[in-house]
Amino acid sequence: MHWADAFIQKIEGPQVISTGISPSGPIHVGNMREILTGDIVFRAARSKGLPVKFIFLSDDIDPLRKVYPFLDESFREHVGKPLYEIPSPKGEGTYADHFMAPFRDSLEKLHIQVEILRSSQLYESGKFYEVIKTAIAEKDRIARILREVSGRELEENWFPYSPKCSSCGKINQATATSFTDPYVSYNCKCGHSGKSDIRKGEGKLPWRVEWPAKWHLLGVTIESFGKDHGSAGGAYDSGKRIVEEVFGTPAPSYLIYERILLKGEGAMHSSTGIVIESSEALRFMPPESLRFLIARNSPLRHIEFDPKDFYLNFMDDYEKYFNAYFKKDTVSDPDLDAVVRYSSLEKPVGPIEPSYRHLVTLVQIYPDEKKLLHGLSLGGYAAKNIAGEMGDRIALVKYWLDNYAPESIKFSLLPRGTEVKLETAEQDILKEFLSQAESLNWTAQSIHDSVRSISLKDGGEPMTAFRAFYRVLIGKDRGPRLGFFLSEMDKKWVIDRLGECLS
RNA sequence: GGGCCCGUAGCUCAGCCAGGUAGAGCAUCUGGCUUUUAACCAGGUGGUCGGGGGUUCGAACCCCCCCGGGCCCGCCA
Repeated sequence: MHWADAFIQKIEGPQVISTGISPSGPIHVGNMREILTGDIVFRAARSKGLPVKFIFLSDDIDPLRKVYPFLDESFREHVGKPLYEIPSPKGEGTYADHFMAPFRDSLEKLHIQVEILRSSQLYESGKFYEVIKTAIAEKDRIARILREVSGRELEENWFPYSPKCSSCGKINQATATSFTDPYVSYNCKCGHSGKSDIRKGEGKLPWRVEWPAKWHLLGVTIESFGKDHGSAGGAYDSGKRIVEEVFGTPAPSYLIYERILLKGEGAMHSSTGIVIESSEALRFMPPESLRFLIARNSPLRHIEFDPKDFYLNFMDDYEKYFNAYFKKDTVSDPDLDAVVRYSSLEKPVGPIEPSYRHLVTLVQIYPDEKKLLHGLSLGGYAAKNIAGEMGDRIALVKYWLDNYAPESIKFSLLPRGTEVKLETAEQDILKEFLSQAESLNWTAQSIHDSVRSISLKDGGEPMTAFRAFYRVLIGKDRGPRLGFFLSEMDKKWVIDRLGECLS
């Protein structure tokens, strides 16, 4: 059984599934596992017939923790301020919006229908008022839980609410001194003393308290989160006790997921720069294939993502599943159906033709868009399919070729008129081919047969013959399978090109 | 110190949550086909399921102990 179905099998009743990310940097493919895991469980719950809501909380009131490698020094002064009150690293808007915008875009492309909430809004609108009050009233109880669960002592003057200093704007510098509803008095390290209104977003709960407060407030019943929160003594353990013992609501069920590693480099993490942003990934991956990456692998397994050398194998795999769903291929995975459904944007669409791998060759034969469409029609792909969706797929392939493809699979056709030095044997072979070419049936098989039979004359090596074609056409000694390669090109163009190289 | 995950064919993994006598892809071998961006078709070889103990008529699967690998335990997916 598929992992999402197995999980939801044990769940009954109405559900609120929640995930969240702090928009402190580029949101990358690793982050996408959080929300895609949630989305897939959401779909599983829906198909089981459970009433279900799916929400995403952008933790935009979280303070900026440090000047990340992708920021310049001018951000030093903003460290400690809430992300939604810091200017964007580029252009207009806020820091939080800057990193949320491409993420929202990705959500749309991936067809993730989630209600996006912002923590700043929950605080500013006063929604958190009651829970903050409860947390302050139950300060000692919460402190005891945190001590017991994490096994660490809290700071002397620990307080379950971090006021934002109205003078310096930082949310992690002030020390709370007292509470007189609805104001928390504080002294800030910047020298300012003041009062923070807990109804107005002038401060926040610390993470370990905020999480259970969120569960309580939003009625969260299911949450997916990374393994770091799931460790014994981690945020889930303390959150569970706080939500149950202090707020009086049951803790959500959960799915813990493993990290996504970038092949050969390590875990994706904004602060290390080992990262492929989700919006970047979607410039060369069909959205279904990114969903597939998450849907197919159990959350408990780490995923090694390789956008370069083995990427085409991954794409083969993804297409194989979709094609198998439409009975054009076979896959032995008993979860085939579920994997394809959860990878699809809505209903599964397929089979997928031509393959991504095939397009990689076609796009390089025909860098010009119009000629490419013509080339596709030569291959028997109906024109009406070419316009919209095919155009998108072509754009993905091109972007991949330009930015990620290994050199060994790249080539470009030499323009007409390019001079190429050929050995006599090679010239003879091309001449021989040209003499047959006019009458040759222009299909992959017959072209291949023809070249092969020519090459074998007089005890020649096939290598010599094939190499001659590649040298003349792409200036390399190797290239795509020749019969297939030539058949995708205009016959006259090929004949003219070969001819001019002999004169 | 504590926790989680992984350990099944040479490699990558499925099967474990509802115990019933081990699967897939790749690699390899055989035959066919065949220069080539990890070609294709048919068939075969290949595993003390990390080790040990327990429960059971029966364990890869459930329980306990151990070994090896990865990750996590202020904040952070």
